[in-house]
Amino acid sequence: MESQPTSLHDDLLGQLRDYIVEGDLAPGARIPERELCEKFDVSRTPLREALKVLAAEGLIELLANRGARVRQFSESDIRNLFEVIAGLDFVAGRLACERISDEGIAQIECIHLEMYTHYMRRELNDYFRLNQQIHQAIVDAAANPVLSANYASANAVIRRLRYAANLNSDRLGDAMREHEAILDALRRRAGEELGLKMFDHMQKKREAVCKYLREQSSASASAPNLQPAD
Amino acid sequence: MESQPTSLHDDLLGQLRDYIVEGDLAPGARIPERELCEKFDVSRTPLREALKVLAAEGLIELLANRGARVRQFSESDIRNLFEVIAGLDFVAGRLACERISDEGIAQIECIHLEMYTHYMRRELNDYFRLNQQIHQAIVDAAANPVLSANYASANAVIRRLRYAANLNSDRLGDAMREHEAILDALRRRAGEELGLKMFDHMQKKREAVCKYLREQSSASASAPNLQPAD
DNA sequence: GCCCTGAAATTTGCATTCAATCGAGGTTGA
DNA sequence: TCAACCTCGATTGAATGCAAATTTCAGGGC
Repeated sequence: MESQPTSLHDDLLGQLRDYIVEGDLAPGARIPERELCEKFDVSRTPLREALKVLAAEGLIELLANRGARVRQFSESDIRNLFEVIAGLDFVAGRLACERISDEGIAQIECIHLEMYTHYMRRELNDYFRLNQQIHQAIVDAAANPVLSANYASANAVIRRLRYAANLNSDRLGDAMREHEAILDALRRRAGEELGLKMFDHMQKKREAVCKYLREQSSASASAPNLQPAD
Repeated sequence: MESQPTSLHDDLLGQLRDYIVEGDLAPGARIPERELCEKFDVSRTPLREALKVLAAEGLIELLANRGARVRQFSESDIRNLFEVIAGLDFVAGRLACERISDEGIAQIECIHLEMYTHYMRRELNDYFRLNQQIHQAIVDAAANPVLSANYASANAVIRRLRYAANLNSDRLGDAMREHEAILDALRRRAGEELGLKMFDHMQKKREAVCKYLREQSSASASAPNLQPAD
């Protein structure tokens, strides 16, 4: 929803966001300002401005007088996020049906076919990359920058989790079938139907992810990404 | 979605947000830092941190080296925002049906009745205040802090517009009927139906608001809130 | 051996200071 | 007269400095 002048602040903000989303840091880890300052070669003032923004986005948390930590997500945090994303997917689906061009549909079908190939070959990295592309393409087809921004922001938090490659293959098969139904509705430009299908798709994904995270957290005492339930 | 320690930064942020949302400033007006500093009695450092956050929320815009301006909204900005809000309403409705208590439903019915009284008496301020309360109550009933936060953020931008009291009474009558249907679905805990009703309700509100803003902007050469279309 | 107390050292929060950019007004030349 | 240019004040962007809070760690008591 923004303007052109790519200020130094925006650059730093983007770099920092990537750095956090990239996921090398342990959740809950302290992030000393000093360290980031030399890492990104800026003084504390612009860095702190960027940290405040990231905290508002929910990627980190700022404890008063105790600095920035990578945010820890409880299972309910993740459920909440997926619910919001599902709502955005619902609008995206409805609006995309009204606004997408025939070429746009064709492109998404291409991505879907490619994704299917990777699914058959069990090439999970590519599978998830293209999965992300399809959802992004539908959201973008809604031609609503505010929607895209909200979607991206919620997704950034989710992406940090790196659960994707560990979903079981039952879920992947179901997901492929759901995607085909989604594409079918998109082809027919059945907005309400598509919105509902995308919503349900995301709700199911939510369940699968939460189930996976729960299993993992009970398996390993110190779960890599999930905080003990609150 | 946040923690307890109410730091000075959060206070300032809240005050500033209220100050912008309150709407005394003309859209597009410059906001010199110095002025805000003495108004809120802080130095520029924490003020600038808060401004960055507000800019990320979309309430103001920061032009490089030219400071903060109250954001101007084009008609499409407003349409976009309402679409996102509609999506959030859709989730809220569905989840509220699953999670709201019987007492919660009773409370909302009370608000609705009170609102109906104000509608009959054409007491618009109270009408809109209670309207806001009902939507907020349903969103809160979804018991999803992330959802509530996103909803509040999008709403803050809309609330700045102060269009509400100017909608014509046809629309208000329709809105009351829609609200009754919404309450009916909530009573029956018909989640999918409620979600769709709330979504459509918000879409219709969007059309009414955009129509009003368009008329106003063609009536007065310098529209108070709307930027000439892009 | 463990826990509590307290002081030093780090780290954060904010104020102040310095540098760079923008904008206004005036000057000069066509 | 008008337009382009230039200079100077004002405002923003970023760096540094200082005080307060916190964390760490050493010593003493149990």
